[in-house]
Amino acid sequence: MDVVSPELNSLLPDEIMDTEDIEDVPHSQPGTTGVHSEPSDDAMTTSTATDSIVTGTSVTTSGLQKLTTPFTISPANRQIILNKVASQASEAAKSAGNPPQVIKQDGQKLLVTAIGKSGQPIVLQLPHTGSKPGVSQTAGDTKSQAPQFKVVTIGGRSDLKPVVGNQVTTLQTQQLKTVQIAKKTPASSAAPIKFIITKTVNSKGISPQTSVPPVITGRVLTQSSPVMPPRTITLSEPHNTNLQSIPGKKIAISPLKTPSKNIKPVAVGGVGGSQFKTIIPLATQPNVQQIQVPGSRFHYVRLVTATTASSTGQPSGPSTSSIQTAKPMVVSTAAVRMSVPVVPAQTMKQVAPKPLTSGPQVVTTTQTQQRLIMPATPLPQIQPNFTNLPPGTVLTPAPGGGNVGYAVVPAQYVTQIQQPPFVTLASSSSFSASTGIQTQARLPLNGLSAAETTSRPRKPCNCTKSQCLKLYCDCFANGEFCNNCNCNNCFNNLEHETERLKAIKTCLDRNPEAFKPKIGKGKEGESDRRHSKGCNCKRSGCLKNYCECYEAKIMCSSICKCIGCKNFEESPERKTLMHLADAAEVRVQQQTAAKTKLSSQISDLLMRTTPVISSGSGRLPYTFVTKEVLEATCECLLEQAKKAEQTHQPQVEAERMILEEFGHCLMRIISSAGKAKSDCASINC
DNA sequence: GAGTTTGAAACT
DNA sequence: CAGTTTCAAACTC
Repeated sequence: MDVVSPELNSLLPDEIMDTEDIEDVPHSQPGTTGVHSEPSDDAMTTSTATDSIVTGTSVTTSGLQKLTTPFTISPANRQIILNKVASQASEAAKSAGNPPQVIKQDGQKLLVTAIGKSGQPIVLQLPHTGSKPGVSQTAGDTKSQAPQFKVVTIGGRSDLKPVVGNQVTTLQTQQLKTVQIAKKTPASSAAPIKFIITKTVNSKGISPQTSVPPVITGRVLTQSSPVMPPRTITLSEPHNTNLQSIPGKKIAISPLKTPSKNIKPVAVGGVGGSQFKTIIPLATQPNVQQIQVPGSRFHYVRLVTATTASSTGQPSGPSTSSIQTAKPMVVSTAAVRMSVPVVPAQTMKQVAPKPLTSGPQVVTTTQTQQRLIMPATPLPQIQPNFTNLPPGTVLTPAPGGGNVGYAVVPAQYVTQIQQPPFVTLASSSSFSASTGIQTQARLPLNGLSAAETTSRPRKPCNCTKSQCLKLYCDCFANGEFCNNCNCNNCFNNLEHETERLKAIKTCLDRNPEAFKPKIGKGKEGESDRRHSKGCNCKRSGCLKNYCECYEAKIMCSSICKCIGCKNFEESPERKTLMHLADAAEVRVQQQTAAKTKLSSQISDLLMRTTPVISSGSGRLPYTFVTKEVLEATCECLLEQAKKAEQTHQPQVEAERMILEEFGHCLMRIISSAGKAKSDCASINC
């Protein structure tokens, strides 16, 4: 696996931060495929990505370096691509039939992309090692050695739009301490501006709306261009840029559907909340950096400079310790953030040994998902389209070593294969705290909340014929390896990585959105979540789990093509279902509460009557049946009566239910009394 | 647990 | 793009 050279590592910005107070940046030149450095009048450099693909054929940074090789940066997977060799990308592109993701190796660049709902790639062009830091270079100097890219894709969602006019900023790494990527911060001239990235590109401002977020601790980057005064570069993301208005072209099937729901704009794939992107250097661990990405469901590990050869091949112990010592330096005021220590590349190898014979090299934290894209061994003709890889996909070196190709590993599997001794990323604990925004970013296919999905393991699939390589398989559809499933002839694993890659490509060819979440999320919360495609139910009335909308606990919308839909706000059937469900839930809760109370009363009574018991000859005192116990018992009986009444049970049945409950209550009393007696005897009381 | 129903995905 | 087939989950008995 190639690693970033120590020189490059030293040149990388110490910190990259993103604050939530960032002004939205208008999309620049939509439709443009090239990524160019935009001259800016105000010397502000802004990268804006509004689509899922960042492509370009030329990147001109401060004039020193220019990329002439076409490249595509995929937002879909929130990936980190390090040191990707052009030839690799070319092959990948060829096989994938997509624009090549070429990142030239002959130079160094750090490309930070915000792949959230409004991911915006930020290209930090690092001066070549041979070049003088701080010295601006003329634009168009394509002869300069192309920079090496570090692509850090951060963000929760993959609804990026084509990025035009990416700003490439030459960084003086010695000066660069923090890169703050602002987001939707209202421009305020009064706000103290600490620039993290200085712009070397001359000329026109890309976005007049570009603003500088206040708040940053860190060194101010000086502009590398001698001509231009130092400016702050605010890398901002438009907030909710992916709001997608649903055209009212629904094929109206159900007369029950209210018009109102057909006119609601639907935010698809958008992730609310702020997104911070922080790459924090560790003072004592220059090679270990964290990428904190609140708002993203994934954790990112930034691979940095490989250490010296002497350290290579050392036992994993030292490497592990280095990771453990990684400490996030939270500078931002963000309430929630995700921290990922960046592990030295060499350490990565040791940290993530192959879980299987053909396993990739991965590093994961304990609680959340991480993604890595690393150079891998060749996978001839099956290079994935990075633009739309399944969520959570991790590209890792394929078995066999080498620098060509990738192994696509579901992020979840990374967790599966993580090895505890090595999964000791110090900042892991901070990940768990990053819940708020993550929740939004984690809206899964089934529409459950992030908490639900994170805490609830995916149901095992039962595929028999699809080899778990088609979207029929929920595991595959969610970009996960099958794990503890009941499937037969499963190919959704590392052993069949080639087939899996091919299947992924096939799915993406058929539908580029195949692996994107189907349930979008609006600003207003769950109520605005919508199915991206809409259902097509005909017989279920959209009130059974056959219906994807109903299953996701959302209303059908105008984009649904369902017939006889009853899954809308005013639907009496739906309300009835909801009421029944609520009533059932309430009953369960009441019964549970009553039983708990009874047990509590008995326990309390036991505590108070122990002396009486101990004084007796073994006969339990009648005082067990106290007022409290009687009340609790009556509550249980009344609850049964209510239950019988609600279910319209005949009187005989109701009586039976009540008597049964009474029997249960008596049994509890007797049992508790017996227990008290035995306990008392055991302690010779 | 077996069989049926259902609708998304895949195919033509 | 529409119709059909395949598939696995949801559901029923």
